[in-house]
Amino acid sequence: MPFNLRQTYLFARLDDDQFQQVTEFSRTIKLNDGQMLFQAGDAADRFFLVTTGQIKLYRLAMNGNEKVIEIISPGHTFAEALMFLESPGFPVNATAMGTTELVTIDNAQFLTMLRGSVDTCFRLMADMSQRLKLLIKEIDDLTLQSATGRVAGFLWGKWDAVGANIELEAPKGVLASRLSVKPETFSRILHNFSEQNLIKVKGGSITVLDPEGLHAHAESAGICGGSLSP
Amino acid sequence: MPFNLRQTYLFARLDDDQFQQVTEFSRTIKLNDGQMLFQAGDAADRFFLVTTGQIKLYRLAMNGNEKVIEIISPGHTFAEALMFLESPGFPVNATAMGTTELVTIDNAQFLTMLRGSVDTCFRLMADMSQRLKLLIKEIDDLTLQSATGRVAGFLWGKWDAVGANIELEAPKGVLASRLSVKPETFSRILHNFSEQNLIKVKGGSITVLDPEGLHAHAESAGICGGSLSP
DNA sequence: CGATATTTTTGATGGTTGTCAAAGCAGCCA
DNA sequence: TGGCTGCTTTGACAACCATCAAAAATATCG
Repeated sequence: MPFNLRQTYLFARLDDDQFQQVTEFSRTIKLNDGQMLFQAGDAADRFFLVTTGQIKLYRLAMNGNEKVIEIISPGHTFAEALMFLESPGFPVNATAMGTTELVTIDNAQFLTMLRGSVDTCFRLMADMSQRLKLLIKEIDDLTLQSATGRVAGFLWGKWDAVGANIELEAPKGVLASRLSVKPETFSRILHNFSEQNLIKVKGGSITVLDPEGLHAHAESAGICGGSLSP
Repeated sequence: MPFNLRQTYLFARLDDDQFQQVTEFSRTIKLNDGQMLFQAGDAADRFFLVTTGQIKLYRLAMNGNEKVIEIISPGHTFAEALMFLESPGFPVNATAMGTTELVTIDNAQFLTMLRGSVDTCFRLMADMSQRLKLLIKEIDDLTLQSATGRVAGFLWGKWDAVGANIELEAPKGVLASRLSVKPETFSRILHNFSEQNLIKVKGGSITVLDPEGLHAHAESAGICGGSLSP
């Protein structure tokens, strides 16, 4: 196994016997760049853990417009929340970005095992809770924030997490969609920030020169009445 | 107790002893119209069940702009997902719409009890999963759909649920915010639909005349690649 | 290394929606 | 009933961002 399942939050609290079961009913899949894993609406009878590469989760409008919901990196699971629904269909499309390897786990089998580990249930619920909070934050950004504000907030968040030198994790077009901005607009906003000497852009590398300035642009980077982060 | 706790999904699967505990550590609260229950950021050490009235969950931008995330009606719980987080602060503000009564339940006590009921854990996870899906749908609407499309989709959904005669559950301004549209724009869109003989508006009552026409306006009311609803 | 494809940038333009302002209509309580 | 307050509507206008189109830069592949 190319990745240590055991250290993933979902499996960390299982006892050895339970973990043994998981490894028995898990399989690995390998996808090429751009290859589709599943489509929105497909029957969701299993969930996934990315071991290498990235998975792009996105939705499509009728006109072909694409909105990237999330980019899943190695070590993270996705679609596991669906196993508790009656007749689960994936709510998003999923394709590989770059050569990607995943572990897939059967819902039914995992659920049976899960009944034996309340600890893991609690872990799962904590994770889902976190996601709910993040989605609410995202809705907040979409409605209470301008496109410029979202990009500024994104860059500021990156700066906060990894420092002044940011390597974009995905092509700009994909990031733009993630931020719900058209590629052209994304480009222009980056250009503006450059002119204001807030950042320096060189291909997929961005250097943050003035974090405070960025933060000022992300108008409501915090919420009124208290902080969002725990 | 003015409302049957027992039939709520969270408590339905508890055994009598467990349910007895819940009733022991639950309290009731009464709020007047417009009264605030909690602010975003407040320590979240309990969750709630609405018995009468309504609770408006919303977020505020610095400029005072308000985005309604959800309107909670009697019989529904909220903020219960937060109890699994480390240091939970409410991610939204909550105020009463109309005279409102709630049952409040202590997180810590409920969690202790919850460890004894895997069934209820599963119920909870199913519910959270459902909410995740709805939030994704909402993000979808916000990004892939125009304001007109959102209003059309909202009306069509109502028609689908309650028939041609719709009584708006809240003041138009609040609904507008729920749909992420300014009150003025909401008014104009309703006006347009009236002129096209899709609906008839009389105060807070709307009659749907042409559901198909509405559906056509809600451009991507379904998602590409499959249906969202279970 | 050169040729093609893809991604990104830049420019010009227009539409949808937000903003500001004022008028019209409720509901509410003395 | 009358006058108050708050909600809804209507109008004029501006801004932001999407769209279309094409050039520039970057990546891909033989």
